[in-house]
Amino acid sequence: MKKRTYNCGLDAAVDVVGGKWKALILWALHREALRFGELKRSVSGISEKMLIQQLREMESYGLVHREVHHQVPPKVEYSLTEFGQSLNTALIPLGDWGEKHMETIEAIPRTR
Amino acid sequence: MKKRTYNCGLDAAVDVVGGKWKALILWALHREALRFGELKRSVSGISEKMLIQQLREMESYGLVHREVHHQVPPKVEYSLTEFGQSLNTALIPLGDWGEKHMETIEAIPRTR
DNA sequence: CTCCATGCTTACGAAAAGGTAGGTACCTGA
DNA sequence: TCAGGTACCTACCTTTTCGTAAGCATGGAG
Repeated sequence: MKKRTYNCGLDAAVDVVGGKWKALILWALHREALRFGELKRSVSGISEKMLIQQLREMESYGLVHREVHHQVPPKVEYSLTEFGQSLNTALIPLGDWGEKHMETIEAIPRTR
Repeated sequence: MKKRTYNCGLDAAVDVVGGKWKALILWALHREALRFGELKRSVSGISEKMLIQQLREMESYGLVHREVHHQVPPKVEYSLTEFGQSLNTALIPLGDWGEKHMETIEAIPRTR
């Protein structure tokens, strides 16, 4: 999110969903609302810091809805807004592509 | 490209197309092969360093084909492989989404 | 002999992203 | 009184990414 104007839709979309985690979080919320801890377990490898940071951003973008249940211990549920769902839908073909070519992708020699 | 195994296709795809530029370069090559200079003009804002760096990576991933015409001044054409085209196709819905919600996206208040 | 266009390459450093580890607050139940 | 579970927050540091600016090689045109 560094620019204000875009040349094409892909540009804008990449800006929204960019980074290492947002797409995966979106994906995890595809089926159902999840609470923080569930989400953390669902998006394997993510740290708490990253998870919250990304959730906050996505909330501010209007992709994710955050619902606090005032209980003890606390319960906070995250779910997709319609906007978030529409983005998720747009990501499906990409996910399918990744799945289809998984082996090829894993076989790519990495320098980094 | 930091991991070797993925939990879902989206994970893998994001790894391949991740970063600020790859999707845009792919997109630019959608219609026709372009030479270095054309590509640079086509992907607005990109520096030569980034463009080459990304092209080299994408070439090594098998997404892009590089063809040198031995002339003076030099002419190098870049085009999509079938693999690259398939990825591009998978990106179309995302591009459409971005286009459709462009105004919303641009209206998001940015902290960074 | 110098300039030009093209397609790179390199060095340097700033900025952003990401990871680690620790701490906080709340009420509950033992 | 005290540990436990949940959802955070914060400081600090490392890694990765990105941008700027400069330079190089080629052969033809002038």
